[in-house]
Amino acid sequence: MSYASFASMPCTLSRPAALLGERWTLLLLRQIFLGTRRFEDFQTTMEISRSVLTDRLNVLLQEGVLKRVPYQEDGRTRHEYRLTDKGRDLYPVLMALRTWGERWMAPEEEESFHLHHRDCGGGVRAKVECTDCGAELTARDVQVTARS
Amino acid sequence: MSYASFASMPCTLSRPAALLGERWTLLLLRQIFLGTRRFEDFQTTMEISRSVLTDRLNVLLQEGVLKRVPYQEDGRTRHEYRLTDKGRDLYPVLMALRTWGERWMAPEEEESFHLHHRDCGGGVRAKVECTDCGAELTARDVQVTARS
DNA sequence: GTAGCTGAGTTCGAAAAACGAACGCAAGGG
DNA sequence: CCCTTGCGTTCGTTTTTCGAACTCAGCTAC
Repeated sequence: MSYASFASMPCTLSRPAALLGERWTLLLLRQIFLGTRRFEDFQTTMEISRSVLTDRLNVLLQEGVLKRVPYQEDGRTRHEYRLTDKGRDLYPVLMALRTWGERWMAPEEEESFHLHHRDCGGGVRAKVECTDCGAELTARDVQVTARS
Repeated sequence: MSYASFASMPCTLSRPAALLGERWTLLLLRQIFLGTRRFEDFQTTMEISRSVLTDRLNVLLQEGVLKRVPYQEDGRTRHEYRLTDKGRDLYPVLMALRTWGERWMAPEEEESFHLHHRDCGGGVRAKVECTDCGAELTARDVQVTARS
C-alpha cells in the first residue's frame, strides 16, 4: 500500500512519476513514439513478457494516454494502440530523457536514430523555462515552496 | 536478459529510460529535488523498503547521478546523498513530468508545493525546442530517422 | 465445412524483485 | 558501560515478472 499511494497523492509530480516509473512503461512509450502500434510488435521488439505488456497497455489505456483504434488489414478488423492528445503531450518527457542521455550517457557508438525539426532540419532539445521572463532555468534557479 | 539490455543499448533514449524506469527511481529523484538527502528521511517519507532503497541509491551512485557527501552533525561524521552535476541535469525530466501532470492530472485539490523562478517569480515549464530555429516542437514537428 | 494461419491476448508454474520486521554496527552521550 | 541514532544488512514472506503453452476469433485455402 505504498508505491500506489504516490499515484493518488495530490501532487502533479508524484502522480506522473508513479505512473511512468513502473517498470517497462517508459520503454513502452519510447517504442510508441518510434512508431510501434501493435501488440505483437511491442512484444517482439521489446522482449517483454506478454502478460506484463497486456497490463502496461491497459494501465495506459485507463489513464487515457493510449487509445485502441480499429483498422483494416487483409480485410479483417484489428486494433492498434495509438497516443491520445494526453499521450502525445508526454513528448517533452521523452525528449528530456534523450537530451540528458545525449549529454551524459552518449556511448561511443552511433545513435540508433536521429531526430530533426521537419521545417528547418535542426536538432531537438528539451529545456525548462520561466513562464514569465522566458529565461532558461536550472534546478538552482527555482525556488520550492511547500503549500501550507 | 531483457530489461537490462535496454540499459546497454547504443540509444540515448533507451538507456536513461531503463535507468529511471526502474520502480521507485523517479519518485526517489523527486524526493531528492525536494531536498531530502538522508537515508532515514527517504525511508520514512517514501515508505520504501530499506533494502530496495539501498539498492536504488547504489545504482544512482554507480551511474554518477548521486554522490555521498560527508557532513557533521552533533559532532559526528555522517554522509548524505546529493546530486552531482549529472544528477542535477535531470531537472528537465522531472519538470517535464510535472508540466504534464499539471496539464493532464491536476487534481481538484491544491498542489503539495509551488515552484517559481527566483529572479522574477514566474512559473516553471518544460518544453522542447529546435536547436536551430528555436521553435517550440511537438511530436508532430519532429522527423525520426533510423540510422543505417 | 474444415483445416490452417495469424494477431492478440490469457493462464500458470517457476524465478526474480519487493516487502518489512529484526538484526548489526559504529559513533557519540549520559 | 548502556542507550540512542543513523544507516544499512539479513532473511522469510508476498508480489511481480517471466516464458512457454494455451485459447480464441477471423480469415484463407482446400
